[in-house]
Order: sequence, then structure tokens, then C-alpha cells
Amino acid sequence: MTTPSLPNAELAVMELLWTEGRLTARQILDQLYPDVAKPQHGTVQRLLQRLRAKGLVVRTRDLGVNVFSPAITREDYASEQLESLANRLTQGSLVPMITRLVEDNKLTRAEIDRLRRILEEQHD
Amino acid sequence: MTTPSLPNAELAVMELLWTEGRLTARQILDQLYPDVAKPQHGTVQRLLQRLRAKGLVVRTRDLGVNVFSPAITREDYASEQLESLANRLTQGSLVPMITRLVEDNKLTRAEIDRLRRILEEQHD
DNA sequence: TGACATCTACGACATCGTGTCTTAATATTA
DNA sequence: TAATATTAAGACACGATGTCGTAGATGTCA
Repeated sequence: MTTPSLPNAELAVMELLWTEGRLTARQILDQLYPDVAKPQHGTVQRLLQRLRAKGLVVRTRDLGVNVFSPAITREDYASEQLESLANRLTQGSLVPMITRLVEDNKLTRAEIDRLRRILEEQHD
Repeated sequence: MTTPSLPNAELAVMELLWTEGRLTARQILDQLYPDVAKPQHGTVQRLLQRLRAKGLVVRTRDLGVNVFSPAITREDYASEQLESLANRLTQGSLVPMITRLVEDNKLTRAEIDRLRRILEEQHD
């Protein structure tokens, strides 16, 4: 059961949960649809329900209300998406993609240095 | 006009074009649907048409037949997808994603060495 | 306890993307 | 010219997505 690529509305909910940690449906509603006249309770519930079905959100009960939190960190989600991208396009390897980014100067000096440092630390 | 993420059938056509270089619709049909009774001419034409609309395939005329070739290399497509992933999820930075992959030992020794070498070469 | 508000689940729907097929028009070849 | 292949375009089914409405469950407060 691999992590699916999320559509915009669902990703927007995850963004909120990643930055806030734990939120009720009401809190998500207020932040996601601040100036909408009609209350979109149903929409938020639907999105949360689909995210739970995908295993990306967990629900706990607190003070008589459902509280939702991410079941996966942003970094884990992002790295899984990166893996799946590499599997789809470049036989699982990051080398061709990153090579191209470097050639096209799409990476800043700082970014390159940080990546270098991360890779240097691997001495096992 | 950013490069869109391709659905499976369209990506399958691109795969063929990337490996073969130039192909007629007929050749694509034969390789894509080898053992299908009914001829799916329409399907292949539709896929090629959509890929041309997206600017990923170019059409030239040769020997009285249309010949299709990739308008973008696999590496360019892959690196653009990687960029867009980073923009969507980690503020444009590759660092969080790659950090996580390294931490989870998702990269082989060889892969790490190759990446290291690529990054070392940057001494502008 | 009863009235009321809120929360929750779920059905329904419009829209779009995707993949496919059919058909008709056009071009090519024998 | 007849037969065959190629091309373009219309149409469709299906699923995903985003939205809404509503009814029942749950909670709060007079």
C-alpha cells in the first residue's frame, strides 16, 4: 500500500496539519475557507475521511470532539513521492534528475553545500 | 506553461519515444498493444494528440507518414517533475527529501558516491 | 430534562481527466 | 480506380475530485 499522490484540496488539509499538528474539523474549516458564506462542513469532513482512508491522517477523540493529526511527516511524504518519481522515470535512481538540475544551475550554492554535507556523513 | 505530470498511458508512449527516438503511430500501436485483436488506432492518435498539445511530442512528416519524436528528454522531464515536487512540498528545496532518504538508507552506497561526485564537480 | 447548537457521516452531484472506441475523411499504394 | 492505411474528431464510460445538503448523533445549557 504505497502512499498516493494527493490532490490539491487534500494536500491543503495536510499542509494545515503539518504546520499546526492537531486540529479539529472546525479549525480546519475556519482556516481553509475563511471568507466563505456557506459553511462547508461536509467538504472538510469528506477530505478528512478520504485522507484517513489513505492512511495519512489519524483521528483521536478529545473533549468530545474528533481531533485530526498527520499520520506521516511532511518529510516522509515528500521522500516517498520522490522515490516513486524516480521509480517511474529513471529506474529508481536520483542521479539523472539531480545531474540535470546541477547542469542547469537550478541548485543554489547553499543547496549544493547542504546536500554535499548530508552525503559526506555517510561512512558506514 | 509548466510541464504537466503525465498519466500512465501517455507516459507509456513517451517511454517508447525516449527509447526509440522516432516512431510512427503504427509502430507505437504495435509495441503498445501487441496482442490486442481490435486495432486501437484511435487511442494512439488521441494519446499523441494530447502529448503534442502538451508540447512534449513533435510531429514531422516523412515518407508520407507522420513521425513522432520527444520534444523533451527523459532527464529534462524527470528533473522538471522533481522541481515541481520540491516546490509543492518542501519550499523548493531538495534537502529535506534527500536527507530523509539517506536516513532511511534508501540510497545505495554507489548512488551516494555518484551523487557526491556530481556535487563535488561544482566549483564555479 | 428538554431545547438547541454543534459535530459527524453519508448520499448525491457536477466536473474533469483518462483511456477507449467508432466513424468519417484523407492520403497512400497496388 | 479500388483497396488499404493513416489521420482527425466525436463520443463515451469510468473514476477521481471537490462540493453541497441532510439526517442522525452528540454535546451544551437553560
